[in-house]
Amino acid sequence: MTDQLDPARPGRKRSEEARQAILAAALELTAEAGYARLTIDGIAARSGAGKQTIYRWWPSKDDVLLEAGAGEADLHVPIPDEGSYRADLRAFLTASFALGRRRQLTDVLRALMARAQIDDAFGQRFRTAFLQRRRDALAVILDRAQARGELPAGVPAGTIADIVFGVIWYRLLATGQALDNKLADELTTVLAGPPSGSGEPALHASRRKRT
Amino acid sequence: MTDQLDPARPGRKRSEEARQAILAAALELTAEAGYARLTIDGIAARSGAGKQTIYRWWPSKDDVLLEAGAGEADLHVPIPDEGSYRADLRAFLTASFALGRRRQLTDVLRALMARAQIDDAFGQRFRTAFLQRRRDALAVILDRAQARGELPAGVPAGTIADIVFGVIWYRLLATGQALDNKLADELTTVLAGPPSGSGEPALHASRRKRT
Amino acid sequence: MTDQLDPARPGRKRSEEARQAILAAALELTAEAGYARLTIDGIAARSGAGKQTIYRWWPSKDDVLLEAGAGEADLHVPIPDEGSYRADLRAFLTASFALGRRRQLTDVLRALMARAQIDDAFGQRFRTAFLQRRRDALAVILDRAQARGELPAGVPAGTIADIVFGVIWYRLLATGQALDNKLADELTTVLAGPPSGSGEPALHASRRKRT
Amino acid sequence: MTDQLDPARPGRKRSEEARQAILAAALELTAEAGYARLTIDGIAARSGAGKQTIYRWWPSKDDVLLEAGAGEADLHVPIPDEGSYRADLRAFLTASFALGRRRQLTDVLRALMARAQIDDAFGQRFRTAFLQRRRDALAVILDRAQARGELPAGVPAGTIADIVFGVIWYRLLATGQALDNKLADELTTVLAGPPSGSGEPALHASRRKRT
DNA sequence: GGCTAAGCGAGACGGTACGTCGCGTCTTCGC
DNA sequence: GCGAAGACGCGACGTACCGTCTCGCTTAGCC
Repeated sequence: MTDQLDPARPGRKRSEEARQAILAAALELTAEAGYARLTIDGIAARSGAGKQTIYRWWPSKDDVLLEAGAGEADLHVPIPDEGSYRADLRAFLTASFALGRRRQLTDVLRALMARAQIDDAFGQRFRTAFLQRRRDALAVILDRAQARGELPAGVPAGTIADIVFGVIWYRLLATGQALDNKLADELTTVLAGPPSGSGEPALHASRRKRT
Repeated sequence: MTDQLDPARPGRKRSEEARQAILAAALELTAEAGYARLTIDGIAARSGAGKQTIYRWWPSKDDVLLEAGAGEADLHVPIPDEGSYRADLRAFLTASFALGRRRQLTDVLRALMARAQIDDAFGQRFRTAFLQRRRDALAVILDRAQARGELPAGVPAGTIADIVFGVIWYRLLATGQALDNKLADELTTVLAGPPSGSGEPALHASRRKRT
Repeated sequence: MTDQLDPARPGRKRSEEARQAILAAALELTAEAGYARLTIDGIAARSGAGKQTIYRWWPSKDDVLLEAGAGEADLHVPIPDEGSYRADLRAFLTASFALGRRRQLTDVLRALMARAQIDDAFGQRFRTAFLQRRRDALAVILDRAQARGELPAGVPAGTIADIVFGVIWYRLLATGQALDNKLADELTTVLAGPPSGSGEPALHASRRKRT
Repeated sequence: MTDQLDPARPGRKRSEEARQAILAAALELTAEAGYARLTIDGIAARSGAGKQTIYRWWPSKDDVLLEAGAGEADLHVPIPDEGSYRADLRAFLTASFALGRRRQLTDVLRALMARAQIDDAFGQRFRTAFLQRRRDALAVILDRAQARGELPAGVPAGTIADIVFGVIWYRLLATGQALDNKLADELTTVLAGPPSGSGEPALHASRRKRT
């Protein structure tokens, strides 16, 4: 996220303490007052750092927030192997939705996604450092499913990812509706067919029923 | 969008000319330099209006842009009645995607969606004035399908809308991938089953094929 | 000192209230904490003005201080006509020295003279707006004396001015010694000969005494 | 100028090389860009020294400049003994004016005099290390003249020094007029009477002429 | 010859002030 | 009384230097 520096060069080393304080201050201030009132001055004051120290290591306050938020989000979505595409997908959705229910985190993510629209350079970094990682995680599941031949015909893996992340982000950004288990069930049904125990072997049973 | 005024009031009437010039200036400046460089001062200068005139009629520059952009977007997505849910959905997607391919328009929409995350009050207006209208349009199609019993089981109409708009917005905001006919086909397949002529009556053909 | 503007143009007029408050704040802060701690931010805060308002009308804080200080200094040195060069000069010195004993004023003048050395553009303005005016005042006296034929031979008026202002500024800047009546007497003696009532008709009596 | 250190203590010795490089860099940068753009960082970079090395040996950049400039100025004004006050004074003025015509040197001196107004502690050091030394030099001449009874009546030696240095500094700081031989003549005439070869034994010839 | 003390270049650190930009408000004048 | 022009108070920006503080490294006397 931040630059790698030649470790054998002279001069005082970067202060890990300051780094932590800055990241923490950014998260705290966003939680307390909202992204709209987050300022570099504020982060500096809260963290006890000088503004220059922030500018030295991050190109914008958004990147501070990205680094602060990324650590939190990264950890909590392991890639499960439950034995079937359906189960894997369900587990991925459950874990992702759990993150999506943490208000402080989603407030940060919404702000970052917003800034990614307005600041192109940051947008690039946000996509690489966050969005793509989440897609990569899902891709592992989808690749495995593909290898097993479990993926539905006519819908490439990329589009499945678009649907999964599309729904998550749309609810975060546009409707604010909760990411609950019901939605997870529905998405699983749409993307991997109805639960095996149901009398319905395929999605569009209702139509066929009528015939 | 803007206030209704008692038409029998004394004094000079609101200048329609100024309104048009302001909306046009907002769109032009966004197209030329991007939302990040859009300012009230800039709109005033470009349009020949005074800043006060803008503040008198719009609560923020975002609302100017919303009014400017909404007019454009509203018109082009009629609600078709093609006889079947599948065909209606396909038509809706095609029309929506066509809008989503107009770069100048999507740049404005991306900026508005971004601002909606950062400015809560504007977010409310944006959802009401834009996002909800698009959902309402789709809802007409979905209600009709529901009445005809064409909707897949296990997936409420609201979730279908989340998928449709989720994918559209996710591509606009996150990946920048084009909204093409292939995607329309795939989404239609996912949400309304495979094309009737395909010999594949249901989605999860591939799995059953293997059996 | 500050720009003349076309009085018939549209828009809000410059706030005389703000101008006064800014000038007063600059003087107060210099008196309280010294020029070294005078800042634009401080002037703005003390005066209740915005920084931009200061930058709009003065090119630097030094020019604020110059305008603030000039008003004070201008008034108090009238150009006397006492009937003789000697008496005129003595009166000029007395009045100038009186100013030079006002500590708050000389602190400002010393700071301005200092800044004139460091900032060339300001130096030009300081010379024109202040230093030259003082020379002009003395020039009136010297011209009158010249016309009367009272000026000593071999020393042009310009050099007399250099001596008068040189001594004043040197004491202010270099030694801090008081500008007292004794000095006024001595300078008058050097530049206009000994007092007429003295038994010494000319300056270099002592030398002739010894012969 | 710089601290005396116990010569018998352990540890690396002060680098004379660094000292020279720092003084040279300070002079060069002042000559090239002016005092206003002289910074500690700049001196360190130009000289290849670290900032700490500068702060270790000098309390401020002004003191660096003072030490750099003083060496140059000290040497060139020997105290002559020409046999008469008049001749001594003339020689002192000539030598001083010669220094005052070296632009690079006077730029430094003007900056130092300026800083002496703004930074009181440095002012003290500047007066002691530079201004007082020049007065002391002149004092030798004046004491000698006093002992010989050559000084004009009614004007103490201190005031003569004020006039001499006052005129020099005033021209440097305020008018920028050259310090030429004509001025030396005029000052000599004012302070020591007209040249002995002239028919005018005393200053105020013009007035007596008219009688 | 190893130890200890100080100086060295380098560069990150907490600060302060800078000068600018844009905001949203206000005042003035002309239509 | 609307609308342009534009000054106003305000707050944040990103930058420049300040003076201090580690770093890892020389360099020199002393045991």
